[in-house]
Amino acid sequence: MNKKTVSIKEIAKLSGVSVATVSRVINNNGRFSEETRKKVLKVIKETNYETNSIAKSLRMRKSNTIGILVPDISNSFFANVVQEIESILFEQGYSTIICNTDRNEEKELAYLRMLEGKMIDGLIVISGVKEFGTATMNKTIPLICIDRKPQDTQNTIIIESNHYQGGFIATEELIKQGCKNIAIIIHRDFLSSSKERLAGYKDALKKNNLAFNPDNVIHIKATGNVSRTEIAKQALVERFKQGEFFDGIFALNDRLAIGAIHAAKEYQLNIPVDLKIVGFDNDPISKYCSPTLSTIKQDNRVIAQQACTSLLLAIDTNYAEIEKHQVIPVSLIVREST
Amino acid sequence: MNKKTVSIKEIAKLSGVSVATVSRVINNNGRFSEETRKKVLKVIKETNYETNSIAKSLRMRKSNTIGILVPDISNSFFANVVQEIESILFEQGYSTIICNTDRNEEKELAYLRMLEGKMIDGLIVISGVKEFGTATMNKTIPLICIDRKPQDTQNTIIIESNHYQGGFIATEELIKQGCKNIAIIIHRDFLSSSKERLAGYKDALKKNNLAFNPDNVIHIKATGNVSRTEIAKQALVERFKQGEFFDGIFALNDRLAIGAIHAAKEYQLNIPVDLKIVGFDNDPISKYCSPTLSTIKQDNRVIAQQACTSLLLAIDTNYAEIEKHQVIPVSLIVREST
DNA sequence: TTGTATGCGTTATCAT
DNA sequence: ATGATAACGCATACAA
Repeated sequence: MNKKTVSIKEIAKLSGVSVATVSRVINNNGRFSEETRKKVLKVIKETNYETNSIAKSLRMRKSNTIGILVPDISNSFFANVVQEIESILFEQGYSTIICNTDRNEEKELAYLRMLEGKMIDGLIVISGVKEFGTATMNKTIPLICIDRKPQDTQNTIIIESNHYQGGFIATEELIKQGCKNIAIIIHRDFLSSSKERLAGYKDALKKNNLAFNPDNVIHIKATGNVSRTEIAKQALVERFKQGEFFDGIFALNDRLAIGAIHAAKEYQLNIPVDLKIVGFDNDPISKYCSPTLSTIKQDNRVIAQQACTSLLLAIDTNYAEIEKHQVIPVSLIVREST
Repeated sequence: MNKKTVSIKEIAKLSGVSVATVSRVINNNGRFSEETRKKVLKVIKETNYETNSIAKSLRMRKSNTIGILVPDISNSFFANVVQEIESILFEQGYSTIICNTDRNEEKELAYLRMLEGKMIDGLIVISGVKEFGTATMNKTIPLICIDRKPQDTQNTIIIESNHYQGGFIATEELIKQGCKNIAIIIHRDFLSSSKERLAGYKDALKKNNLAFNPDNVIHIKATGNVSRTEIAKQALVERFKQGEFFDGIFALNDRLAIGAIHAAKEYQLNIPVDLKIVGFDNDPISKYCSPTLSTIKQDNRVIAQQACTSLLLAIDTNYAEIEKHQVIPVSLIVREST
């Protein structure tokens, strides 16, 4: 026995008024007598009526939907930010379409077209491969970029953690703990966030009168289905083999840091005595690995909040008075590895 | 300079045909000359036209959208399944609305209403608090439950890992490694998956002529913002204090297992010599903690695939010929903790 | 092969 | 205070 979805028309019939009146009552918009209000509301409750937001969107030219492009939702940082965003937006009456781009440009484009067809009111883009623009879209749409450089700096808002600060305080923590020869493990060096973290690393060295050694920058590139952790470990072991040792390592994310821990274990280096390590992201594993990992924590709550308020503002006011570049402080979490 | 979204009407005007013809060309439906086809397609390409799926949905009474209810997307198992599902559905031309229920019934209901208003074609529900039904919805909608008992066993499809098997092989692994006194740590004992895992545990004991001791069932309940890991640890430490020791522990998920590891460390028990541990979920932390954790891996790829194919089938064929209860095998991953 | 007209469920304008 | 109706963008039955 299939149930049927009830429309405003039937509500009108059942309450003996016109559809216009029903609409007015529902949206509390325009004038109507208290009597009809009660009558209509009663029927609505009885029939369990729910407004068809598809029709409403079409008519209002507003979908109350926002799209969110994310490289990989099983990454803990992304998952957390997305979760926060979705929750906030839902409270505000918006629904969210989450799109996993898999760092695949083609997929990203396909999603963009799909989202345009869905008349999304706004778009949030988290990280990803290259500069982001909505040039391919027919309509100008409010856009928030998180940790990703937008092509159009005029009309889009960028929100990011203070990656420079992160690199700086991570490195200073190592220096403070006595490290003199600090390596940095870099993964996606084309990301602006990676560049900033590297810059922070360099400046922390300089400030503390330590020379920057280009050989201490270890670049990692993921290949096939070998994990970043494994690749980082191997790269480090390679250095060790050649007699290059470090007393401190700043890894651009926690997975890489774990690789460093594994490498150290293989060479029976004592962490933190022989080697100190700081990661980035405060991934759950940083808390549970052994030794537990000092790391830089991004404030994903604030990031999400700023993203949502800015986006909703942009939707309503057309970008007036919105800070175009918002930088969120990060913090150091000290654990056993330092 | 705001761009404007172009409609089928303008395509019609620009190509000198009627909207009907344009529609026919777009959907390759009905008859038209090769000449007009080219003409129309050219204009579409030039204008970068994208069909408005909102309008299409309204007209077709089909949104090509499916909703997915998930308790907590930052849980790695859920994140993986959701990611797989979203990816598969996107390939099939469906978009996915992911709803984080936060294990909050009220929120769940609110989402359900929202989804109904969006005319979703189908619904996937992953785990959650209690039996799930769509009684509150006005329309009968194809429904897939993953790891959650549906209220209506007639019309809904349940897909779940073989939790019984998981409990069984986890326990047998411990027994095979010589454990005689095996505890089980249980978190949400009201979930059918938890019950099944417990049943598997009991049967494995029985099969191996070990008595089941009710005192060895350690129930955990999360309170406030103390992590499950911490609570599990404390519960275990409590047992140790009272002189109750075990040589094996089966934890119903990896976070709890980590708690057990911490407790063992506090009591200077050597894992796996004094105490062997098996977890559940193959959470990334199980691979990176120390000692690394033996665990039961759910086949989230297959779960996602079955969910999608069954759902799409249900949408198209009205539940004919679909297996109503699909059980997916799990596997044991052996690591250092056993 | 192509065009005209209608309706999907809403909201908004204009009457009354 | 309320009703009739147009329009949102699209697909389709019916005509031509």
